Amino acid sequence: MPYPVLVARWQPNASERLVAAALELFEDRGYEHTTVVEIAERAGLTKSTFFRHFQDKREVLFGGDTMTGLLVGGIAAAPATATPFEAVAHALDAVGREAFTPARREFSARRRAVIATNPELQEREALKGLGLTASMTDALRRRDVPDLTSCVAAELGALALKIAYERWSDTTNGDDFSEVARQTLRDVHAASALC
Amino acid sequence: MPYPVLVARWQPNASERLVAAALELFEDRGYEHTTVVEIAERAGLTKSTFFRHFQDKREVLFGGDTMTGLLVGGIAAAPATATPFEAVAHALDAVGREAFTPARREFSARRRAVIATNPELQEREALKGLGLTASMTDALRRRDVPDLTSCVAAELGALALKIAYERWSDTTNGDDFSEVARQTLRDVHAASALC
DNA sequence: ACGCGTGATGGAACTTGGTCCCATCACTGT
DNA sequence: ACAGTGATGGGACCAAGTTCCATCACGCGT
Repeated sequence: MPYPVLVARWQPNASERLVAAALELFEDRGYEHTTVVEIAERAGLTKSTFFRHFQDKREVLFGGDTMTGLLVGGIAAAPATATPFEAVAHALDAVGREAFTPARREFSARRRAVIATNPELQEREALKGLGLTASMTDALRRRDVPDLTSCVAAELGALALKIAYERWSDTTNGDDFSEVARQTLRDVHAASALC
Repeated sequence: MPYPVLVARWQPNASERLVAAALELFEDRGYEHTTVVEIAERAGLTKSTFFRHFQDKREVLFGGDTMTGLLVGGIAAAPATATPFEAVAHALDAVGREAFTPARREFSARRRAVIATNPELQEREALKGLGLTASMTDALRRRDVPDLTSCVAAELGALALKIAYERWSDTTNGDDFSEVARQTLRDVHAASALC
């Protein structure tokens, strides 16, 4: 044998294995009837290791936390002449390019279905949403947008992001997230004029 | 003694005593360094009884759940000619009349300060906010407001409610919640035109 | 007066999420 | 060879939350 089977000390991608195991178990038995020990076992790990990778049981579905950076960066990078909404659109584009890639669509849909079945997970999602809104608000303020305007634009941006995420993850046609998000943001903008 | 001291089997207002005890302990030691057993003991009760009155430790600060009904009722009761925003204003008025009365201002301020120190409590508050937004959205839809418009109006209404709650609970002048809310809603509306 | 159902409470046992701390052991560089 | 490093295993422990049963004042009917 030219290449002796050198078994690595540990299987790689522990976090990803934990996420996959958790998602499968949540789909099968439901979130609340799945213990952390079971998730860890299915991933070939232990409870200790689970909590070394994730702060708590919920977080296993909210780990890839690159969103904040992308949104803040996208808003900051928008041209100086852009309106608040245009800056937000710029940010959503970045998210579509870097985070919600086509390869992640199916995972996103499954994740969303699981979250929809459990209040604890919805609670965590709501908190993440608050964080994103706050970050976008700050990013807009740094463009010298007035406080309340920043707040409202961020809120509507977060709403558009949420709706776009639903539309995108539920659809099977190959629409890019960026396209969906741009259209959603336009829809939201139009709707806000009718209030 | 004309009135023999007939000690009632149980002290009355168990829930309210638990809320008061919890708020005091959270202020003193912080939410996470307070156990449910301690809250119950301070209220002269036990852990069992605590969980009979509240679903979980967080809920002790989110109990008086009359808001949803008030908002939905207020929106439904608005004149048929009212715009979505005017219907929401009508709802916020009802909240000021029935829930956020002057007598509750100080409690609200203390409660808000405690929530601000703890992510778990913020998570719960975020979830409650989602619920309120969803209820308002539905109430607007029932007025035949288009889906997305309902959604946006509810979102901005919830934002105004949140900001108004902060303004109102932080101020010492005797401003009525309804007044603060009306002004806040106008501010939000104006800001949304600048996005 | 007596007995009985009711309802809010007490209390104990148990599961699970989450923390802490220490042991293990392949890999790496000196 | 040898010591340090880093991801892991594992056990003790605490607090949240559930379940189930016991208690006991009150009111009501007989």
